[in-house]
Amino acid sequence: MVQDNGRPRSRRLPRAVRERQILDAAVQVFAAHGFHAASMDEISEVAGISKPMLYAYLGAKDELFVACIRREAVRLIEAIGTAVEAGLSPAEQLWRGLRVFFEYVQENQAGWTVLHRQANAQGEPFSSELTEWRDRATDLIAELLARATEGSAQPMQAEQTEPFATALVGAGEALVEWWFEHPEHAADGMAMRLMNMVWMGFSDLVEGRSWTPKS
Amino acid sequence: MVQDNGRPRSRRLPRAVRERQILDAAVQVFAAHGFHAASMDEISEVAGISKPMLYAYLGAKDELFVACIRREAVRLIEAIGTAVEAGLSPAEQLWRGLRVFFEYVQENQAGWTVLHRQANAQGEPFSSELTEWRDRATDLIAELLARATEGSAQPMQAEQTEPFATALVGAGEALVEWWFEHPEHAADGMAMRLMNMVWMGFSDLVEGRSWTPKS
DNA sequence: AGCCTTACCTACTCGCGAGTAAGACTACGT
DNA sequence: ACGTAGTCTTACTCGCGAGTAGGTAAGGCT
Repeated sequence: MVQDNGRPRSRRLPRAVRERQILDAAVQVFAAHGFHAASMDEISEVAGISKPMLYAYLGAKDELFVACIRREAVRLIEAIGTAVEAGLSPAEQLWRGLRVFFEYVQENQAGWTVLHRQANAQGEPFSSELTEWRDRATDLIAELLARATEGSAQPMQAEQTEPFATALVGAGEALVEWWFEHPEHAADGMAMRLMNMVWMGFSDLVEGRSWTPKS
Repeated sequence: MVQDNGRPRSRRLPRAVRERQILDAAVQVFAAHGFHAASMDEISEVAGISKPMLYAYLGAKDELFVACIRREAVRLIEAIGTAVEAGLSPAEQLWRGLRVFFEYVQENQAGWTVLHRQANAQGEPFSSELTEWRDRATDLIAELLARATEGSAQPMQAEQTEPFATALVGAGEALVEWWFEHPEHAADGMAMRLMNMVWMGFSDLVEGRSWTPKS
């Protein structure tokens, strides 16, 4: 049971504010129990509002769920988009992207859970919402990788960079799970870990070669 | 809707056989709809059996779900366990482990979906089932990594190898998702991809250094 | 033959939770 | 003062699906 935020039901707030409260509550509850086990009653209670308002403002349960996914996906993608400035070196861009990713997750644990765990598990109408943002993130990285290899002996084609980028995103998602169980680590420490793994590879790390940010 | 396997309800089969049929059906249905959206009615129908038999043999819905997770987890862990023979070099062990992992997934898509997507999403009693096997896989790899660095300049401690192994497992899981959408690739090709990413790292790949199996 | 165990079924109960009907209160414009 | 637009509620309906009561048939064993 997600805690009711005991406020004495502030009255007659404008729609925009209510919609934010509802989305916040819904994200909490969906993250805690999953889509099906979450009840509209609980969401309305946590939001400090009655059920019909839920339906009036954000529609049926599945529409509400989609709205949650969308909001979180947009937040994340925009955060990454602004952090990865054009003109930087590929390594630097990747490093910044990773860092802001871990920072987002840290400040938005429930949102991340909905995005990552729930959207994935609930099958078609929803998982494609997720796929969309994941593809954008993957494309971003794949392009970055392609650009990094441009001048080299063996430039990578999309058929190479795409699975590589996918695996990288997956590694990031898994590291986040691990992080939840080891919260003593800082966000940029986590980003460093992943950066080293991906950029240097294990055999380099064994030999003592590692990647470090310039700044 | 998962297809009913139209056989005319073979009668009076021994319990062990029915239990296998039930588990097979349950895995299919859970993979298709997720835990909550899957109905016991549909499972019984797909299994070619009536609902009370389900309850008599494998208990309530959550017990059945746990039974599915357990069976799939055991299958996978045993497959990997036999493939990774002691005495081989760490790189070779990792390579074999990865290959057998992708082979398992290929022949057992629904089982993998239940394990990976569903168990993860359904919160506590279930996700810890998953965590257990994942930890075993991660420990296996972490140990392998530790052994690989034993003699080197900077031997890795558990605090290093554990997140690395976690990320590796996550990368594998993500690559499987990608594979589902690009089924034209072979299992050992996928294993190679991951092996190269993890063992060599991106900067090596750019320079044209890559890992290849000896056999 | 009779009896018991095990496989198996039809046909229910019953609670939970999605979604709604119908109206109440408040603020503001005119 | 009074309409009206927007906020908000209580108190329902109703279907779906988990779980069960109670009974039938088939084979084995003495």
